Amino acid sequence: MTTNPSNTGLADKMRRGAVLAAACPSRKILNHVTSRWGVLVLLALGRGTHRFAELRRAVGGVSEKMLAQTLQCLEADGFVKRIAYPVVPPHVEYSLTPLGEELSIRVEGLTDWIEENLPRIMESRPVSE
Amino acid sequence: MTTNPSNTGLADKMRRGAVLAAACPSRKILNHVTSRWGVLVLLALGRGTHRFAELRRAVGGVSEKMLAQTLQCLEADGFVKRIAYPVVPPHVEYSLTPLGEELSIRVEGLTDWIEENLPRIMESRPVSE
DNA sequence: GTAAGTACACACTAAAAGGTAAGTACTATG
DNA sequence: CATAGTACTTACCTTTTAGTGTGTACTTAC
Repeated sequence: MTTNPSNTGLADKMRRGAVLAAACPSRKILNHVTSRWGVLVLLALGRGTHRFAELRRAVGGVSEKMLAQTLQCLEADGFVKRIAYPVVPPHVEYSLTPLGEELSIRVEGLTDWIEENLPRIMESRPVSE
Repeated sequence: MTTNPSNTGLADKMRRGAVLAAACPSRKILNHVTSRWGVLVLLALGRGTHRFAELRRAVGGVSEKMLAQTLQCLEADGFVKRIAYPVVPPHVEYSLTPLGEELSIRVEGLTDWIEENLPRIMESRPVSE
């Protein structure tokens, strides 16, 4: 195990710690993914195709504006696929792309761990709130 | 594979989708972890113990104020251990708790995936920026 | 005919997050 | 003896994020 960052190889550093550099483009993607609603939308879509209003109900507390914004952002990153049927009233379906599926697995890994370990986490917190 | 969220069992829903509920306490923890600097600090500390100034240099772009705030937050959640040696000039060491180690593995899973797939992601983006 | 639902966009405002600069108390280095 | 380094905190200000309310164009249910 490395206890000091300076004893990892340079190639390894480039490969695995690039996000730590401010200028790295993966920073932007990371920020989209870990945004307040991005994580939750990815999680919800991991369970299957949803319509806009369904997503809004699934993701507790999200506003229409933020949901629309988040979806557009994730779509631009290639994680979400949007299919609009030209009918009236409008019918739009959101789902994950293959890229999005892969990503949502990692996001789920994170959120599942938090949920499962919530008792341990709460326990280790000093007091209140 | 479930394509519709309504055909998952209720117990399963409770266990795996609790974050989707606005009132769930795991929401708060998730927000701490996925905060702009939280992810990066967890990542940096995953490589070993760091002093404050070392962390500041490791995490590109973070200000002293935000680093201090982030560390206090992660410490309160039980992910980070702070050891202050009563010497002058001050000497403080930050490291991950066992809980933090487990968490940082999931965070790394996410960031490593993003870094590795950055070419694919950029490719799938329509244009510019 | 009125209300609700569909999938948003837009304008305006409120709140939260984050940056900058300064200060602290002391030491080591040049 | 001035400068830099240590680990922060505080005040102030800017930027970003998010909420609220409105409008659209049309349909279905009551």
